[in-house]
Amino acid sequence: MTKARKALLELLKESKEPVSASMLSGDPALPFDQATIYRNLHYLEEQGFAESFILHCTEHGTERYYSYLSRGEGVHHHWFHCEKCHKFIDLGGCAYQEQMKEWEQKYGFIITEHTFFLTGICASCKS
Amino acid sequence: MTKARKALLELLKESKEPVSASMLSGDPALPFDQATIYRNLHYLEEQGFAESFILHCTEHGTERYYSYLSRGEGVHHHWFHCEKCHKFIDLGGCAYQEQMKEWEQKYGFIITEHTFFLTGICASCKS
DNA sequence: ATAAATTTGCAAATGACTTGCAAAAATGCC
DNA sequence: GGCATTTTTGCAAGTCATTTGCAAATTTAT
Repeated sequence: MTKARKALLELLKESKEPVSASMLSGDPALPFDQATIYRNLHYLEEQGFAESFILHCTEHGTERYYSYLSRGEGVHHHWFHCEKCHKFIDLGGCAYQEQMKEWEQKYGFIITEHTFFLTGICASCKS
Repeated sequence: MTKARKALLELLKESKEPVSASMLSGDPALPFDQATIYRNLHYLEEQGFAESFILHCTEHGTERYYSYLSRGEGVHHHWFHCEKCHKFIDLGGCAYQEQMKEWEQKYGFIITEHTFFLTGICASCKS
C-alpha cells in the first residue's frame, strides 16, 4: 500500500457519505495529483475496498461517487441524494439479493452489479 | 412539435431498448446536428415523453440512455444490461412504488426520481 | 401572410476522466 | 540495511460525452 492509497482508503472509511474524485482531490489530506486519485479509486474498487455509482445532479453535474466497503461483509448500501443540499442519506444495506436471484433464474442472465439510488429533497430542505 | 422532435420521438417510441445520443445521431432517420439531438432529448424528457438513466459500460463508456414513456401511464421500466453484447433486457414496469412511499415516510424526504438497473452477462453470451 | 418567438447548425467550449512518459517510491532479495 | 526490479506518481496533454453562443432558418401566433 502506497501513501496515497492508505490516505484515500482512510478518508473513504471515515466518510459517512459517498464522495467524488473532485471532492477528494480538494481535500488537504490528499495532496496528490488528480490522476493519482482517479487511478487509486479504481484500484480500491477493484480490490474490493470500495464501491461506486454514477450520479448526476443539476448543481454538481455527472460524477462517480465512492464509498467504503469493508471486505468480507458483502452487503453494500443504497443512498438517497438531496438535490438541494447535496447530502446523501444512508438507506441501509441492500435488501434485494433475493430479488436478484429470482431474476437471474427467470431470465437466465448473470447479474454482476446493480445500481440503485434515490434522488429528491431531504427533510431539512423541504421546510 | 418540430421535425426533429417528431422524428426523435418516433424513434424512441419504436425502439425496444433504451438508446443513447450517439446511437441516435448515427441514425439516418435523424439527419440533425448532435446539439439538436441532445437539446431535444432533454426537451422530450422534460415534457414527460421519455425518461433516462446514465449507464457506464467498459466498451461504450459512460452515456445517458433514453426510452419512450407513454404519458399518463406513469410506470416506467427497469432494465438489465449485458456487458458483452450491449443488449438491454426489459425487466418490466417498476414495482417499487410502495417501497418508495415507505421510505418517504420513514425519512421525511421527497423522492423525485429513482435509478435502478442491472448489469451482467445475458443468457446468450453466457454460453 | 407576416411578425414574433423558438429551434437549428456550426463551431468552440466545458468538465470529468484518462494516458504517455520519465522521475520517485515501494517491494523483493541478499 | 542496501541495491535492483517493479509499481506508482506527477505532469501535461488528450479523450469523449455533453453544452453553449450566435446568427440563420423554422415554427407559431396573429
